[in-house]
Amino acid sequence: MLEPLPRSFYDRPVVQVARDLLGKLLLREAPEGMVAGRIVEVEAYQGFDDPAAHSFRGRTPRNATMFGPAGHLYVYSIHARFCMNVVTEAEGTPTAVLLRAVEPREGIELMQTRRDLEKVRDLARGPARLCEAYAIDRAWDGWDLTGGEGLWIAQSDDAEDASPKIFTSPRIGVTSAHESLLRFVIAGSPFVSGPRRLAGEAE
DNA sequence: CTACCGATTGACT
DNA sequence: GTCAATCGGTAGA
Repeated sequence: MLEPLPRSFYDRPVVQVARDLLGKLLLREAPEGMVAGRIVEVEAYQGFDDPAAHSFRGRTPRNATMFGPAGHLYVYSIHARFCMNVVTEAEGTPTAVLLRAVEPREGIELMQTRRDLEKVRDLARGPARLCEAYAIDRAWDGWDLTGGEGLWIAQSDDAEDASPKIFTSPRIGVTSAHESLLRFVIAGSPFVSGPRRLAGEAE
């Protein structure tokens, strides 16, 4: 239990990894304490075929991690904040899954301190909020998620998390490729970001 | 070197 | 619902 997912989990087609990440636990161990949450919202970014992906125009110092092996963390900054991604597929195939929201399960007080916010629903609802709640910044870029320390992802013990009902929508905030349905959320979860009509009521 | 701008958020009407 | 602050990465001069 709470063993890190193996590299083989990440070394698969990005959309498949994205869907399978829903319901998994994102774990963070720090000197200040432990934080954990259930992943409820992700987006897939498809590299060379995907104008919305950072890697679309080739490798740069910023996106280099996306080109590396699967199972590592890609952290970038935007609008003076941070967002975290999980790198998928083989080395040289720059695909990744953006972690957009988590349902807090453990270490809620620590998240509240880091976010300077009481409301549990908003602690990790949105990619930059999630990073703040987990204290992840650009220094974590390249982190290996299969190590089982610091930051990793594990299967949940709770059977209810095993095969969640998935709702699909266009990605949020992207200025190109509006049409692709590459955002995945756990249907009906109050912890997902975006407008209500994209929260995933129906299937 | 400067100019532009985004995979966002939070404050405000 | 609307809107502007924010700042590092990237492209172009």
